[in-house]
Amino acid sequence: MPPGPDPSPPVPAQGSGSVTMAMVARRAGVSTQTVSNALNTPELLRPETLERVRRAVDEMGYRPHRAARSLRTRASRLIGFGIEPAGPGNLVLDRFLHALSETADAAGYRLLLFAAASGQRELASYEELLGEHGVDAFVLSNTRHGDPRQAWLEERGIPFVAFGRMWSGKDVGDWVDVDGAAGTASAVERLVSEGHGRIGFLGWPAGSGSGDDRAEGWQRALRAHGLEAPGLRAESVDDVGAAARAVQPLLDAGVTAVVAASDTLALGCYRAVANTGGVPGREVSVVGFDDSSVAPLLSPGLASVAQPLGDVGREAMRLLLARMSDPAKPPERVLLPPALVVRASLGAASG
Amino acid sequence: MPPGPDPSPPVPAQGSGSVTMAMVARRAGVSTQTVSNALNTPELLRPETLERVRRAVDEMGYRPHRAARSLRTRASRLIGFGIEPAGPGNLVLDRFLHALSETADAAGYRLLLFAAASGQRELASYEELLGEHGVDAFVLSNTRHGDPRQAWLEERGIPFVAFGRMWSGKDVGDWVDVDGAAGTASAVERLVSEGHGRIGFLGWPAGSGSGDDRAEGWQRALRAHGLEAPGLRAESVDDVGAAARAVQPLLDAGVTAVVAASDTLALGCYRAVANTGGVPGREVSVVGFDDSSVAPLLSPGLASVAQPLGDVGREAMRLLLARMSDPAKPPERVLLPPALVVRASLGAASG
DNA sequence: GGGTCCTTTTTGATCGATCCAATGGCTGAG
DNA sequence: CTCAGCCATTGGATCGATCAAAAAGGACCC
Repeated sequence: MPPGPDPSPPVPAQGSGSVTMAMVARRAGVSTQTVSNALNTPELLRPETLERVRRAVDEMGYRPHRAARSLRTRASRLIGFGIEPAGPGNLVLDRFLHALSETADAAGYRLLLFAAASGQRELASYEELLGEHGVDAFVLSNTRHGDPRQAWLEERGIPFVAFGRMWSGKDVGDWVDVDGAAGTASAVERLVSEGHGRIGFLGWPAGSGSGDDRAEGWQRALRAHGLEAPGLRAESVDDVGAAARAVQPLLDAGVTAVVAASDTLALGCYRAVANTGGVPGREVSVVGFDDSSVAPLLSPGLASVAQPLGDVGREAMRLLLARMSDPAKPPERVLLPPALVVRASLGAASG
Repeated sequence: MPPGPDPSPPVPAQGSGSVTMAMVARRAGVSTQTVSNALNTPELLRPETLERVRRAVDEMGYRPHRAARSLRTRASRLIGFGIEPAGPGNLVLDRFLHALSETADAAGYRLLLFAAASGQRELASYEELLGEHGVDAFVLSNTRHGDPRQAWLEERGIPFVAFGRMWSGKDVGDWVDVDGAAGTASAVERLVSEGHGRIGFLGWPAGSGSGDDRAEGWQRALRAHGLEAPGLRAESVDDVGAAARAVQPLLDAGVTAVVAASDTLALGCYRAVANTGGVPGREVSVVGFDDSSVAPLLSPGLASVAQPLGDVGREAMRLLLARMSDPAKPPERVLLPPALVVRASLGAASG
């Protein structure tokens, strides 16, 4: 009998059970392997056959069974992300996760979320997932000082990408991070262009990677403009009251603007300015960091340096996919510039 | 030869490749089926055999291959969650997702995150995932008026649970929601116990399910105390400036406290009170809703009704797991009471 | 016409677990 | 001592796809 399509009546696209490759093959009058080729290596098929198979696939609403494919190819096409209990320092993950998922989806991958254990058993969840072949790769976030995960994964040759550079130790693997220094520097640039000459910085106590990074950007920008920096810097833990007290000396020293390492610290500046009878954005300009939900609500609206979380997610996934397709390629690191969101707290120098 | 353990030397727990059931079986001197039984139906084994198999499993660091198991059992043990682009109304999902993952993990399930398409193709991503047997069930959040997803899933007999009740249409399936009315009611209770007698409400324009719910709780609590409600209610869109204008009539009418449907609206109250020369929490008490990150930062700290997102996640997963183990059971709905977080804006009545 | 070479398609085995039915060992009744 | 009856354990097939290699189909040249 000459090969030809099976004349069985069309099946509704979402048939009751599941459509298998064998059913599609029978309908298109070819073998299952040919159906497989039509999907994975279409260039091997004669155009005419390809068309016939594709039509059968569409008509029957066929979708390859993920588990069957995984079993044979030894790849789950799933990327693990360990979500940690929401802590004080943790960023809001929504936008990041959405960008990750979206980019992964486009490449046929999906995100697998798991509750990451912490402390001693931190690596156990990663090991478990790998052992059962549950994921092909990992995305790390919330990287810490002395984080063991990067080295552990690298040793085992598991592809991964981190959101956050390594601030200490040997730099391992691919990562994406936000260029905090560029953020504070751009805030300074803007303030200078508004006529400010005495620009203070309110940061966290030295020792935190990202905090020191943000301080450094401020200092660098000042220097670039030949402005003096000593004595214009203050430190505080991330608390409004403490920040208000800490920034007072800067105000006394006559700064016309303050760049803060966080919106919480910036809010402390607001309070200190108000205490001395001033109005933020009028007597003293203030710029925060992170563009948290507080910023637009304040009066005056708080200008703030916004982390491009969507871009970070997209970029991270791009690096990860590249790593998976070429495990031997040299590590790639991406620093994304944050954007200054201008609001009323960023006024022209009054003096 | 009598059955007995294979005397091959112990393998390091994380052997190079993957350990299969056959390898464990050989080492324990049993068949693969017996290893399977040891893991899935241990009560079928003689205690002595069970012990032997378990030891072999531990020593070799064996973990069942997820794809292989899925293929045979026709269950992925994965639960889908469609993450949407972060919009204005969307809650912060971190805590919810962590609670979901954690509870799922404990039952051997994991969360699969996918970028949910919106609009016309909204259901396409759900259908795709089901077609490839990628998930066994779904968790829905961000449920909307006329959301088609519940009915669509119900029709197909796919287990799901929603975060958010159905405000219109036929109520379908299991859900968990936060009892907004109970939240505003508890705020009123607290205010009454502090001596307040004229308690206003600043809400959103009528028509939003949760907004009307919150208004209703305020009204109910007032009535329970024999307090008058008419004229003490105002409406505004979720914007600080608009809220400040909208609440002014209430202040003029002499309210000593305002319960707001959101922290943004509450912030509008702060501003209106300050404009009239007063101090929030002193002249007029204010209570917000959602306990967003703004609340603790304000001065005075904003008392707010906090949604128990962790509990919602845990409860939702509990319902979903129950539904999966008994698809025929009657739908279960859970309303969780939010907690009032007391801060300085909630002062005693001054008058 | 027949052989060579290249492309397209088919056949058969395989991934690692679980399902189902059948086997072997053991106990206790007859 | 035999045999039914029960228990623990085994063997073989199977889920749905892909891999590897063999077979079929054509074009082309001598």
